[in-house]
Amino acid sequence: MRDSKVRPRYQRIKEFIYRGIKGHTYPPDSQIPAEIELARMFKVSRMTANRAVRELVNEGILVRHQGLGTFVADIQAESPLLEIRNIADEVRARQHIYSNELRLLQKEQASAEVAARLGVAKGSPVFHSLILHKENGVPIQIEDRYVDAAIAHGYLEQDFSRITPNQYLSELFPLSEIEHIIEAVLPDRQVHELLKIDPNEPCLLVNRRTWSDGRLISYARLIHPGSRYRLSSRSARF
Amino acid sequence: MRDSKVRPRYQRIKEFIYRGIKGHTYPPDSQIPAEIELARMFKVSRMTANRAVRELVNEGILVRHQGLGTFVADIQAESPLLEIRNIADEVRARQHIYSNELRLLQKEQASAEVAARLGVAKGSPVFHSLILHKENGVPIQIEDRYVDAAIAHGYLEQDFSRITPNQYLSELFPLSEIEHIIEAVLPDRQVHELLKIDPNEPCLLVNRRTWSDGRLISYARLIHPGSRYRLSSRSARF
DNA sequence: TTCCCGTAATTGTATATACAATTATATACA
DNA sequence: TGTATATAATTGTATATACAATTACGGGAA
Repeated sequence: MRDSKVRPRYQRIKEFIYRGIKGHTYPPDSQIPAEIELARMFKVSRMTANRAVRELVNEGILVRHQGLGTFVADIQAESPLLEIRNIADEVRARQHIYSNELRLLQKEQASAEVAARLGVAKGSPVFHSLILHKENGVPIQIEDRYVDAAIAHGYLEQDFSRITPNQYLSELFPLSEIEHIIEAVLPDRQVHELLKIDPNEPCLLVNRRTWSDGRLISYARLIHPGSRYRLSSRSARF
Repeated sequence: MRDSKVRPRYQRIKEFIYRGIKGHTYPPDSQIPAEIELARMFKVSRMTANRAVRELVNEGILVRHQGLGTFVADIQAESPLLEIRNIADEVRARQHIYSNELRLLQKEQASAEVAARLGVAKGSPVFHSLILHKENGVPIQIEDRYVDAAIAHGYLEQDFSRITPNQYLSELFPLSEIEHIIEAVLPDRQVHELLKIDPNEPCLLVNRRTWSDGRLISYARLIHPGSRYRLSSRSARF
């Protein structure tokens, strides 16, 4: 019941500002309320408002000028490197047949590693799904995903053969921030058996974490055979 | 005059910890002094020490466990994909020592593959450089780069131990567009010898093409050992 | 032995307060 | 009119303090 637990006050202020930016209450370059004003609005001390704003500045979402105020950064120029794509759509866009196998869907207690990645306490309940995605019947991705059970209550009841976890989550929690960490690894036994590849074939491991309104929603390990998959991106910058 | 101005106290504490990590006073996974102890050491309040440590946690340098203490994160090299950053700066930002070896710098006739990637006719003159980048003396990237000789006339005359090709090119041709294609591959003989890795260790191969004002400037294959390098990107979106 | 509980150590959050630094703007003065 | 000065608004840093939450560990009970 982590969700019933109050989120920190500075976090609520951050979420208020996130929403304000997303909802165009605070368009790019516009000024947001001063610390003292935020403190009044949320009935907190100025230091608490200060922490909220300072963290948003560190995230590159706001910029501050002493004596002047705090403004929404013009971040629109930055186009995301890796689109968060729906693998099913991606396969279909290539005119191929998409299918998947749900290999696992259960509630677990977070291991130390998962807890650290997901920002929850070790042992707290998380939902864990493992889906094998296929293109024309050939495995192309293992999606190994963890979601904070306190956030995504209905996760276990979804039919993931019809809707990907990605789709389900992004409807409930619109994406506000995304992190990718990419590695090249050799497959362990489970991976090479699932992907039907040679134990010596290198794999691309994409660690993806997604946030909604500053809240960490989900951590996924996406594993692709090096021979059948490439990540690409092309972006213009101004 | 900037330096004569006193740095904030929390900043001094951060620098102390940075140095402690760099100088192996605090090796990976070791515990750093508790907030209260840092506060005593620097004669500041606990909140000031808290700010220093909290910022280092946000930077991924430290990890904290409530009730246990604060520990040096096992930092692996990570490079942001969104920014086309200079690998030398990247290494130095981690407080490590950057060095490189220029293994090749010559004019060639474009092979079929290079010609295709670079958008020139097969056999047309291209400059080819191969640089081995090192962090603390350990190889972390092979930069294998091709540039259209008709565009970057002075390429062969550069001193690439002082300025990376990236720096040189981006000064002449400001970046307007960038493409990345990422693969996981096994190293061929030259690669595993240069990077000093096992022939079975997977590598991250980043194929990067850059444009300036719509003109394709350069094609680079950046090869990293999977064990020593990761690519990361994080972006906010609204 | 095994389990439960209290305690110490440590981090996490929050407050009220203070003063410094920066910037724009209004005001007074030559 | 033009210039120097005071002032208000705002952020930047720092302190002392408080209590909550988490974890390891040791001591005692079953």
